[in-house]
Amino acid sequence: MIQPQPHRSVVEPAITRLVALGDLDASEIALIEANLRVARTVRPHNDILREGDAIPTRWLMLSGWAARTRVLEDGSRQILNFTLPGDLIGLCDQEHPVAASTIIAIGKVTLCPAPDARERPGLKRAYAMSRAIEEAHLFDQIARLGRMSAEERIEDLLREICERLDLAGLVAQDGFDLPLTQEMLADATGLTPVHVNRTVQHLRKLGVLQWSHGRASIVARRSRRSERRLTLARVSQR
Amino acid sequence: MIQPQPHRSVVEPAITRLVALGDLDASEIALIEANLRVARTVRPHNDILREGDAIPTRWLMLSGWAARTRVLEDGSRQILNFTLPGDLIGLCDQEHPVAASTIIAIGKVTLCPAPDARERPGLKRAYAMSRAIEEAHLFDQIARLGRMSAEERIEDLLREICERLDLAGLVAQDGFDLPLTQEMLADATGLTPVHVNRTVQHLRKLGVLQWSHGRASIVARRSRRSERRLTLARVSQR
DNA sequence: CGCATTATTGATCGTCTTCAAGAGTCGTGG
DNA sequence: CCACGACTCTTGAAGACGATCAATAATGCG
Repeated sequence: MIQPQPHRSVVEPAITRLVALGDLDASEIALIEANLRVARTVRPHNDILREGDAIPTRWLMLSGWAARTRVLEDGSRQILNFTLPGDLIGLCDQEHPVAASTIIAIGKVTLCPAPDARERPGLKRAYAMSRAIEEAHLFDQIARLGRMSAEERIEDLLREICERLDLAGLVAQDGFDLPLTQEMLADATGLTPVHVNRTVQHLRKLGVLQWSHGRASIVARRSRRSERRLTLARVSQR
Repeated sequence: MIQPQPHRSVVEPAITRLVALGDLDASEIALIEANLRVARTVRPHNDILREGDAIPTRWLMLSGWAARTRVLEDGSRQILNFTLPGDLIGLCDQEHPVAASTIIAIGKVTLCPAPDARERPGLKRAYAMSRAIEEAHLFDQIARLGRMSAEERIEDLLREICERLDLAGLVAQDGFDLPLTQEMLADATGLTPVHVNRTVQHLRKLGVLQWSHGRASIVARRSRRSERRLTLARVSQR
């Protein structure tokens, strides 16, 4: 018997995510697949986008991780959010969009141009959902930094990341790739690397978190201060 | 001699702001003025929008302040941002938008429907700029909570508010209305009311901040950790 | 005027930072 | 294959910033 096959032998995380968000039709998927061939790669630690730059193209993240960061005058750094496969970069409705923050590649990143969504209802839905989800995650990040303890911040952020990777089909039985250093996790959670280290160790001892060699998993349990309902459900009807 | 008059004898802050953002033409201003007549008012402490609700209408804030809040499971509260006169509520490109957070009126608030921007280039520009500015302020809020001290958070937030009110023409020589309690300021800065009290007193002693009876002013000076360039300049060309 | 809310003050405690040093890991080149 | 250097992780000790608890003073509203 021939098993039904997915639309591609190699599953593309970005396509998985956008299909989930916008219920793309075959022609829309084909548009993305066409763009895969003109993918661009960014080397580790290089800027994908610089604050103040004009944004001529909208990009679709294909692989790798990136971090939207802000550097304060004294050199301290805050990671505003992470950009993961299937995420869009540069969505906005200004005529001459300007990047409001710098996005840096963590490890090697590949991107392709995001297809034009005009006259493409599925893509339009997917982009709108993507933007709404990103905004919801900014809210989550604010609540994390403002009202959670170190332990809660780290656990909550990792759960959010896991949920997002899952949307792109990037979470397996044994967990997911987590290519962060503890220092980056500190920059994202507003903590010091030293305290992140101690807190991560504690979460490991609690059995909540496994994380070694860039691979992590986190057990299903609800944190005390956040319900962590699926974000996708939070920003759409039903 | 007859002096040139502003377009209305009573200057409407919301119109001032949108004109500044989008360079509206007379017909677009007229559209807003028409909507002023169907303004709705929300009483203090009532919800303008509830998380999870469908958003049938886009609103334009005319007067008063509102706070976008998230309440965590243990009852602690985080104010994500403030909504001020001239701000838009419900901008997004989803077909069936859902509120990602609750917005509560601080004091009495008046709103009117935001005119449809289709075929209205000025309004389109203004709405796009408004959204970009709001996003930039979310980034600012994250950096504040993640990387600034109590003193810096309060000073930086108040400067941001002052800058925003100024765009709507709501800052006078002697300062601006600041209808917040110290508790709300605590919920916005991720601090406790007690510590906000002490920090505000300190800022007063430093001569940085005047604030009494709901009226405040803050002296021009750059905070150590943030440059606080005008946000409007940050999200647009030149 | 009376009550509820808000602001203020003091004392103590805990979380997280800071500083500093050492161990582990990884990639690179001899 | 091993040695080296650069990160990254880990650990300890001390200190600071802000939280917490509790009580009192002001405000402001009805």
